Amino acid sequence: MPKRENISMSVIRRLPRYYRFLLQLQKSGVVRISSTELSARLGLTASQIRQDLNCFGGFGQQGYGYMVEQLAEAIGNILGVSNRYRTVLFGAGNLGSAIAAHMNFKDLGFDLIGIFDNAPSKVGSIIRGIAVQDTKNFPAFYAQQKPEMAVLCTPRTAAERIVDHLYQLGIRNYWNFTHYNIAMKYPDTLVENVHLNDSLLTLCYQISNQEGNEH
Amino acid sequence: MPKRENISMSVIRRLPRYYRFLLQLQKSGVVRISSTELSARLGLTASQIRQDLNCFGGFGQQGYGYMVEQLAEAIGNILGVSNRYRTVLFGAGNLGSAIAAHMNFKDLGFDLIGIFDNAPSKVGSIIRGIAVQDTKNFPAFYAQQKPEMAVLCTPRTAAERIVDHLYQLGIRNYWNFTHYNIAMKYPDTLVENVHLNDSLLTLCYQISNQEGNEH
DNA sequence: TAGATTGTTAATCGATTAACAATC
DNA sequence: TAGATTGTTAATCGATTAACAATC
Repeated sequence: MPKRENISMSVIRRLPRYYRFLLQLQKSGVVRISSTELSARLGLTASQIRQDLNCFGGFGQQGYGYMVEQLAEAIGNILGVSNRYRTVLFGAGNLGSAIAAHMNFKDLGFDLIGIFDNAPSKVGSIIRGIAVQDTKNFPAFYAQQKPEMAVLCTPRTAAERIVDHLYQLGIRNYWNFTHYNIAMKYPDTLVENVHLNDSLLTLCYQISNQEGNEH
Repeated sequence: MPKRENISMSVIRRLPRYYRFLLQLQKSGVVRISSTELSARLGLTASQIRQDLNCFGGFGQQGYGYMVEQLAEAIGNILGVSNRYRTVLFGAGNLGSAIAAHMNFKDLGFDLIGIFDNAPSKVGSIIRGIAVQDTKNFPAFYAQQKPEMAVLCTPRTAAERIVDHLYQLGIRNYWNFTHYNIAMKYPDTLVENVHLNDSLLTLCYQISNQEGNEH
């Protein structure tokens, strides 16, 4: 791998979009694309796209552009999609079940290998071929499977307890749907938060404050 | 309302967090808080918090700090939580059902008043007290209820058709879980995207590229 | 009054955009 | 070679942080 170091989050958050779009182009048979065309289709500037890509190396060819397939593969590698991070999910309620059933973990670098909940009513139900286990079983499961990432879809208070436990076992990577601030308590963790409430509130703000709606 | 104009998205995206945290403080009986204390608890700088709040007005008192209850209420008003934007949701699959059942729309400025899907197997099922209707019924529903926001939880291709339809009817506000780029096609819409795949890929990148993991 | 903490201006830092030389 | 488009440096823009005067 070439350069790579101190890549800003702004850049990293654009990579999945590039990746997604390039795969789409590839599927529709496009072989080559220029930064200008990419920028037009994505609503960004060509400059930004070239700048972003060049954080990781020169994938293009002067006077020609980028090979779609090759660039898609390169970005996939940068993102690490062919990793198989063993993943467990906590909280088999509405949201947790949906995430387990809906997400294509495999294509995104993760293997979902276990689902845990402490409600007896949930334990035993099958989601995407995985039986929900009692959270009590997790220590034994951990010892055997050594998962390295945890998805948190529990209520907030449960999340605090669970993270204490997972952290102590050695899990440092979290996809966090709760409002519990993991990184604040454990600074050496790696947390990606999904705050659905905050997202919806942002929309609420925008609707309330858009032009012609200042009541 | 005082100032307010050209508030940057960076600021707006922090407001829900302030709001959430202040409600929590309020519940635990805290009456007053300084920007310094807030900053420590949230992991931000005091300067940033004061700067953010002063986009909307002076809510504090020199030498004293901010009244928790009053500030929470002010931010709630800025966000518009007491709005009752009539909302419909499209796509009663795993994700859509979970969003419908899990989100507290009421507390966040929205009223979920209808759920639509075009799979006969879904139509008629009840989610959070709302019967899923056939998408075919939407025009009649729209004429009666005039919803003003739509949540999109369908596959991407369905989303394109649905948005064309909703846009033509006059709906301009979207909470979009699909990868269809609404704002690109309809620039006068207001769209809040939730891209779960992108979020997970970002985590994948971070795990793959964290210190001591450069394989 | 003295101490504390805001509101606000100025300085810094980082991210985006523009420009252009290198080169395919 | 001429035309096109990248890679990269420099200029601009915006967001964050620091500093401090105003004031409760």
